[in-house]
Amino acid sequence: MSSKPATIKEIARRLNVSVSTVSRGLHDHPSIGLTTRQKIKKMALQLNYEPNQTAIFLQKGSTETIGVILPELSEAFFSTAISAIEEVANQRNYTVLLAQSHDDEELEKKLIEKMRKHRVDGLLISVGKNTSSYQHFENLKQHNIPVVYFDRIPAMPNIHYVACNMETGTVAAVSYLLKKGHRSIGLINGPATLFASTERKTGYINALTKNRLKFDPSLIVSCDLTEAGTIKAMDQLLANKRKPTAIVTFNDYIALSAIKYARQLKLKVNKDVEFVSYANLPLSNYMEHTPTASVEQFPYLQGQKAADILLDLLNQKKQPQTEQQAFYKIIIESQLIEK
Amino acid sequence: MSSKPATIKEIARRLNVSVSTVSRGLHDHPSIGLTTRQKIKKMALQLNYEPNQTAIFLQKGSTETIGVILPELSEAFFSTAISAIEEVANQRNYTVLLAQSHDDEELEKKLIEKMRKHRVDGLLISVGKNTSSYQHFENLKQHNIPVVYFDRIPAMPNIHYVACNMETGTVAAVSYLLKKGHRSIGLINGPATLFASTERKTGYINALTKNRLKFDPSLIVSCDLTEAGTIKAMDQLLANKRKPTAIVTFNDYIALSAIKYARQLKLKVNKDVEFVSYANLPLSNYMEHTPTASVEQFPYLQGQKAADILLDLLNQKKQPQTEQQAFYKIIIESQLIEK
DNA sequence: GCAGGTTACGCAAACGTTTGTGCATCAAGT
DNA sequence: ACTTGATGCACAAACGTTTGCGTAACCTGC
Repeated sequence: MSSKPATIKEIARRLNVSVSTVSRGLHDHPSIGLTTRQKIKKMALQLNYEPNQTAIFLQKGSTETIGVILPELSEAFFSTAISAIEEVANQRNYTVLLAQSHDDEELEKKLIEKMRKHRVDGLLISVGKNTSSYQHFENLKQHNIPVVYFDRIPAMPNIHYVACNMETGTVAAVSYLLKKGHRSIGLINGPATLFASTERKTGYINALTKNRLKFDPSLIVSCDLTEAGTIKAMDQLLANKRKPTAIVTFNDYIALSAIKYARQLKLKVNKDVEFVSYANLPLSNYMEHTPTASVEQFPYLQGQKAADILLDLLNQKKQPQTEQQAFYKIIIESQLIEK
Repeated sequence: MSSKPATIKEIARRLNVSVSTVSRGLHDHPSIGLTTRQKIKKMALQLNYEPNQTAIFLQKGSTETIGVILPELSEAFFSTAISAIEEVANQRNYTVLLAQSHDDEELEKKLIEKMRKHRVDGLLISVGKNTSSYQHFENLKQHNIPVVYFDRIPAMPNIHYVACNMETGTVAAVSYLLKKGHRSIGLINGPATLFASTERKTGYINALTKNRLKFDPSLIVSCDLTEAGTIKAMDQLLANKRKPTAIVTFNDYIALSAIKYARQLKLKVNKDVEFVSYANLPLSNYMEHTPTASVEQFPYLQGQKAADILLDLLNQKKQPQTEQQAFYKIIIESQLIEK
């Protein structure tokens, strides 16, 4: 019924002690006598006292809150990652402020502003695929708020990040296909702006040269990661003079679109053309035609590590020893999962 | 470089005016002269001033933040709903504090505590499927914090909620199957604790009686919404003396598991046994064997409405006119989508 | 019986805002 | 020239905490 929650002041008034005594009493400060301490706690319980976090935030100058900005929660990768982040944060008594950029650069900027206004202690960011300018990230540095990037990393120097090594994953994927006898392997890659695309390309080329095979640039096509884009990419690949007998796709969603399209073209999936992909989505459990292998990117682990690092950074900041200028660069090895 | 962000005080000091003047100046209060107002704004810009939200929260006694507690972000329904909620909140300058209960009742309780501590102005809740006691929800009432439930509603009186009418959806689904000639229709329902299960059951029975058909209770089986549970449910149904020629499943995930299992049993999907489901998940676009129809539950709309209602409630609270005791009960009509 | 040390608490400042009220200054109206 | 009313700003309280410092009262030992 009490419209206004009880405050420390109210407890102090009723007990005829000072507010500082109440505060210390509630925190078991040694300088408060046992009996008063008990009286205070009893009264606090009785009045249903809840410390006002906003007041504490103001006083302490920190909100015990971390912001998370990521592109799309509907992507399994991110919904898994956020679960890990929440878990870590909860354990260490932090709160998570979550927001989706929907791969929209303007929205991403606004969200960063908002996070700053909310005085989050730190940020976890996975960059939107359309983001081309990094100015809004740079600004964060000047505001002295720590950021750890994960999965989708901006091409900036001196940042903390955790990401998956897509290059070795791609080498594994391509080698897997080569071992199965394929000699013409297509790659439906993501937008060139993404670092992940570069890594895939490098891995692809490395796998070929490692096996002393010639690299045919026309077998790599870019895709904007939409379904329409995927179809266009497929058309390009299939029109190639050396029609690929296997295709590596940027991720499982692309793979599904590509497979769907291939079936429309009456191609036998994984016979006429074999598919290999990334992400290792669980939904492929339900499907008949799936990639025969997928590169696991360990979203849970990435989220966990990223959150751990950020919280560590925040703790260091509290105890300002020597100003550390090292940057965490965690690379998680991806792993090819054969179905 | 400035480690500590500039404050209103700093601006006041540099300009030799009082803090109140600065505050009012920044808010375009009419009692501040034009010239000083400009000076203030200029200095604010120059010092890169950012209002400290935590201080404002304390002062205003409200955080302009709403909490959202839902079971699982990895379920498409919820990730869509949260996008709508975010959208509405952003438009109205609110912030969203999101947390997943993972269908764990204890965690749900803790999260509610946490939200309270963070002084969220209101809450949006979708109840976990294992939640049996509603005490933690009742507590919220006493703390005078408005709650709007969505999709998964607790069986409590006097609450605000928005949900989908699963009964009529089920009637549509079953009628659809009847029209196609099926006379033995199974229902893999959810746990009896969920209101949504009751609705489905009622709808199922209604559709039959409306068509003057006898209701056979053994054709409804409960399922804990896991894959193992689904298989058990399927076994039950298929062992029935009146082996169903069509099955309505609690949602698309269950449908996919059931279909997978049916194929293992060498049953021809949608020929030997036809499937109809709920949710209308996009992933079925990629699949070969999907339910032939699915009941759309409009997650975006639900999230939107729920957020709208909550924000309206919060606004009403600010202008305490007549204490309104009406409760919003929004029922969205579901819609059967035939593939 | 008094210096010195504990013990247990109060005072007040501080965190960064917002806002009610008071108080000059100046122009206009009579 | 004297009241009146704006105009433009400052003072200070308030939001609910935490915390450094001051200071009574008490005990201990000589």
